[in-house]
Amino acid sequence: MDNVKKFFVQNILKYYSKNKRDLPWRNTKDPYKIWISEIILQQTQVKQGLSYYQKFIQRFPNIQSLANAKEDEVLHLWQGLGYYSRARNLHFAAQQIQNQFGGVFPQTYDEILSLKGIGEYTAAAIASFAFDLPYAVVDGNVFRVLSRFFGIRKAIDSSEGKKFFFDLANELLDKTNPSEYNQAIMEFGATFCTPQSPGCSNCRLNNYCIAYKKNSVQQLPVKSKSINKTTRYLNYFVFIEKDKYIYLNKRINTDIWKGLYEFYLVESKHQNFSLNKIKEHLNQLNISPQKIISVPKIKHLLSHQNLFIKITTIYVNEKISNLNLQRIELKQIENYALPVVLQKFVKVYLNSKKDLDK
DNA sequence: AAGCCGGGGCT
DNA sequence: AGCCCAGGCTT
Repeated sequence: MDNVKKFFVQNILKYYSKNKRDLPWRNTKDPYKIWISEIILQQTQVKQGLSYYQKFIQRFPNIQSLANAKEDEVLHLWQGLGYYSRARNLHFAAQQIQNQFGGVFPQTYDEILSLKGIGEYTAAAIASFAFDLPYAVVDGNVFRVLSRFFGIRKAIDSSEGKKFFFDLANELLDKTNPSEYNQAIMEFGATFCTPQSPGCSNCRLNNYCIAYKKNSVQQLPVKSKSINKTTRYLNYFVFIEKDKYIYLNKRINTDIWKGLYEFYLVESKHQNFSLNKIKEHLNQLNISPQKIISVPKIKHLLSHQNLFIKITTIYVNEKISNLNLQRIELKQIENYALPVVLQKFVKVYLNSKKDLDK
């Protein structure tokens, strides 16, 4: 390794020794807890994931408790965190460990990688953090830090670019302490060499940082693809029967929010339903409403979809049995995992109910 | 290889 | 309004 690379490694380690945050998953070698933290932190910042980690570990302190749980409960704990396949895969993988590894968390890179929901990054993270194995992590932080310091303009979302960064990261990896070094480079990216407003002028590495010297920090890392956003119009019918029951649908198709619950949904092509359209639709369903109340149209933004959502509460006096919906008691709804946008609606609705009861 | 999958925070 | 985040799975 040349002197610039040695300089890089030494200063990354020095930065970490002086600036590391005290995070719960850093105070353990338990591969289960490290695994949970890594899944939660995929595409998720520490600030957003920390409370989920705490309650997840409290409810499921070990592999067995997670494997024995129902998927609905795992999703309920995950409610609001997004990318719900992570929760479904976590549950599935816990059962994989029970069935294929005798309930003991696997201790080799290839076995860890074989678990559902664990890719190259997470396998390297667990292998190095829990078992001190020499596998370099390559995540968004590593792409950013390496591309800037070494001035690499290869696209991080191309096959060639990924291989290049992967090889470089493994060359730089401190084999004497892969756990410390892997966490150091990610911490440096997460807290100092940040996407916006990095601390370049005070950076201990800036003498040899190519992006800093060429004034191209803002242009790195390079991404070639841009995401394509689609717009959808969702019309939700919240059926309330005699002020006591509410009707839910479980999303089972390959689409957003798979595994979560929602209300009766009619998707429209160009715009949300008008009141007349709603009445027309209820008529087709053979449902006679006692009262119809819509909330103002909601714009809900996902990373790749813009959702325009109209939620209409339909009060009825008779049981609805022709729509293949689950009929539950109103007060039980807090036990079901809902998308955030519907969870917020329920919270407002239940709060107004509480006010009425006073 | 490309497309898909959430929600929050920052600028 | 656009980009980012301790990425991985499906097609």
